[in-house]
Amino acid sequence: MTEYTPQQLDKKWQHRWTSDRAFAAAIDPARPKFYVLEMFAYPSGHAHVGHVRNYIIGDICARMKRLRGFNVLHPFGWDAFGLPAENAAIKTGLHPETSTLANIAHMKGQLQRLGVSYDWEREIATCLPEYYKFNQWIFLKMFERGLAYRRRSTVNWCPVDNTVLANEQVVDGACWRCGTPIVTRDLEQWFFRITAYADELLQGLDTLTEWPEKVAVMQRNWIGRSEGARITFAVSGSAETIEIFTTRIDTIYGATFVLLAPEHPMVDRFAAEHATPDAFRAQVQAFRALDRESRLTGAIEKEGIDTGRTAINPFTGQAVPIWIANFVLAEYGTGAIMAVPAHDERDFAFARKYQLPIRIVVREAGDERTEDQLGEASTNYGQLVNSGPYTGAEAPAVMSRMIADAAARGFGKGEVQYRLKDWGISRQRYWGTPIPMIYCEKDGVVGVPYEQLPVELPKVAAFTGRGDSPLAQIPEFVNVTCPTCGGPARRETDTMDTFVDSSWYFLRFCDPANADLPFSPESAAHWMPVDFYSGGVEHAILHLLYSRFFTRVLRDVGLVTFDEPFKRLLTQGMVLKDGAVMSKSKGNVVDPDTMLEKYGADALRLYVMFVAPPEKEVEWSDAGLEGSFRFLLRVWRLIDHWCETIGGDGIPSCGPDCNERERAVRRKTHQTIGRVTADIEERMHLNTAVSSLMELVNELYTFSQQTPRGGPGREDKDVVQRERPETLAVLREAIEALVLMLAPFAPHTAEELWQMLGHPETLAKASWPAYNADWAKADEVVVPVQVNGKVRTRVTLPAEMSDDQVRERVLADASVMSHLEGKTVKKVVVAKGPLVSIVVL
RNA sequence: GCGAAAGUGGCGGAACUGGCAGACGCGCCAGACUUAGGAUCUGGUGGGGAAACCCUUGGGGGUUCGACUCCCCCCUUUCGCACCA
Repeated sequence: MTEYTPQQLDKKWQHRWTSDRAFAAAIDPARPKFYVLEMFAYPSGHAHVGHVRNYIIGDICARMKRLRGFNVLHPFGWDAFGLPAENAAIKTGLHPETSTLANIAHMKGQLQRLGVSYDWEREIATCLPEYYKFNQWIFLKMFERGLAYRRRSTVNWCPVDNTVLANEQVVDGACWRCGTPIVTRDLEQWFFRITAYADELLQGLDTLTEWPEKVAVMQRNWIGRSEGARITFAVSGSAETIEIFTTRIDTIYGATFVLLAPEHPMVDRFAAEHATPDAFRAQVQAFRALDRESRLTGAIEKEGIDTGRTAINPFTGQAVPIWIANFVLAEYGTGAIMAVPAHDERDFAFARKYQLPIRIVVREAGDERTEDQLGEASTNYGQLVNSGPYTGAEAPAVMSRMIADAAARGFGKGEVQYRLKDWGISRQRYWGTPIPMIYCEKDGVVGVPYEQLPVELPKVAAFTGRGDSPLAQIPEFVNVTCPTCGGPARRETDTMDTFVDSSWYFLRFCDPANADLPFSPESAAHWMPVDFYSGGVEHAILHLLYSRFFTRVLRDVGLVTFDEPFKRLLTQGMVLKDGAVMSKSKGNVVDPDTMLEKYGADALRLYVMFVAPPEKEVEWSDAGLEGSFRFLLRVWRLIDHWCETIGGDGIPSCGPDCNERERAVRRKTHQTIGRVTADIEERMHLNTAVSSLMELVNELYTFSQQTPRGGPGREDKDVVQRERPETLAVLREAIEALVLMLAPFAPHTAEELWQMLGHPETLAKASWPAYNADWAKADEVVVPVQVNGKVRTRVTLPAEMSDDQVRERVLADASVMSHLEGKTVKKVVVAKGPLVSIVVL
């Protein structure tokens, strides 16, 4: 008996794979390509088993596809810029580069100890100049195309810490660090014009048939396309106009007032012309000062201010009051709306509160209520009433006619609005990609010339956590000469949002050493798209949408020819411990290294795949891990017992002369091959793939125990071989198939067993077992017989009988007849399976 | 509030297009082998009942020869969206 020592096997085979360059991918026209990718990692320092699960899901896929004959690209890298490293630097003084590189080294070791089959020769880290150089390259391309632009925008600002805060750092309207109420500040920020691709990003979702529907829905909501109309209301007694956006032009005859956002440009003019401008401004200021977060989520009470002015509803010609409302958003639509209280809940509440007029203009069939009888707004479509020439028309059909009429009369047009906003990428931070722009008094905003890229991040900076971008405090960085005129100029000192880094890294893997381009078009044309992409659902919006955006931009730049980067997407569930997500602060982290020391990589890999389907959240269980370890031990003992007998030469392949028990083993083998192949390749049901393998092992154990074994020095070897070569043949076939199918899950153990079975080459040279449908078929079937819907007995029949034969044989069966005694057979159904259902009276 | 997904033994979960519910594993019980076992092997393990048999996939209806699966109502949980005009 050879002892199973997984820790030693892990080391042995990991060295072998490295020295063989077993997972190094190179373009090979002879084999179909397959690109497997897991979302790359933020180098926090330590990977816990939750992270590990995702890498192993991808690895099962990569290793299986290699055995299936694909040329697999399976790379890994590091999303290495970001706030945590910089915050740590502010606290400890340790430079972000030092801590990040140390974290990468440690986590890389963890992944290697798990035996994840990455092509480490393609490893990338976004914090290295050879990577972020191309963030800058892409930025400049986008700048040239008007897709990167600069404008003032409102940010969260803590007046005590004197710094910008991300939305996530604002807790209940106050600074997370010092508790000071947040103010907003207008800063010049760089934006990516993702809205230019809004429609394309929306329509592309329909082509992503191998994405979870949930993610597509989230992206659809995020893009938030709505079709409507832009209508111009003239301000009474003035040449000014107010533009409103509405999706319900059918209700416009019921628009009895107009509401402006507090930030609407017209508001300041109205204030200046107001009877009591100071009091008016104070009220408006109170609205503007409301916590952004609660304004956006609707947590505040709806309130308004009467401007005292009116506007002309262009359809009715009537003057309607103009109010300012705290719930109207400046950033959506035109920042102004027509209020239709009878047919909009918010407008209804507002009208009731301030006693503004309500006018019903849409009737659902049978609704006879008057305005006074309305308890709430009626928001459904219906037949128009009180709507001038449109009275009697049906909405929504009438809307296109009304829009056309508005356009013809010069006060409106059809318009599409999006909730999606342009992507603000400026960060007043050090640990990110410098934005490659220069400001010259004479030449204005100038891009850094391509040949001067990368704009390197200076190594030294003061991490005080105060004020503007740390880069602004480094004169050697800031002061440059203008590339256009050669005069003195200033560098942009903000860095890019780290989501820029992750929006194209999957393309860099195609050609990671390219010094001239982000990647060569040829390499991307070969490897892309990613065939199988897995990661956490928390990236459903940001990363996965930005990546789709970047892919289209790079398409328009001419680097790629496709639209969608990720063909199949799997969002893996988290691993919980004690019912909670693992985190350092909760102290419930399960460290993979501890598990590796105790059970080896394969038991851990097998367990996280077996415990539940990959998409599901799971609760960590030490006992479950032990069970997986026991299974591997079982496999080991089985093969250790047989390897010398069935390994090597002289064993025939499965012939036609198998007896019943041999055919049963062969049947189970091929049924298992069929199930496991489909489970991994089509359904990604990795848990049932493992359980199928367990079933096969259970059956082989029984078979093994009933089969006298030969071996060196044992005389019964010759007996078995001479008398029943088929026994050894089916056993060998079963065991080799088992090892091959186990290989994606437990690669170290599988390699060792493969060697024990007499194969000098590694599994890199092996092929996935072939499925034989004929051999998977049963000789005879047990037919359940239902009487009035309940299974009463079973009849064993030869396989492949016609339905009529089955019916005849079942009805003639003694045990069936005993259940039918004294009753009248009304109906007999033979279902596939087969199964027989008899209805009696 | 709106939308989606889910609810199956003591636990994690199977059941592919409507066809034998509970595969596989954990746990538990019994036995074998052992000086011993938290190793290994064998058997058992949804509930009730002595048995025939009955009940059982969140609850209640329905469709069907047949429902975990389809339809309607309700309950619970999780996730997403949440003043977007």
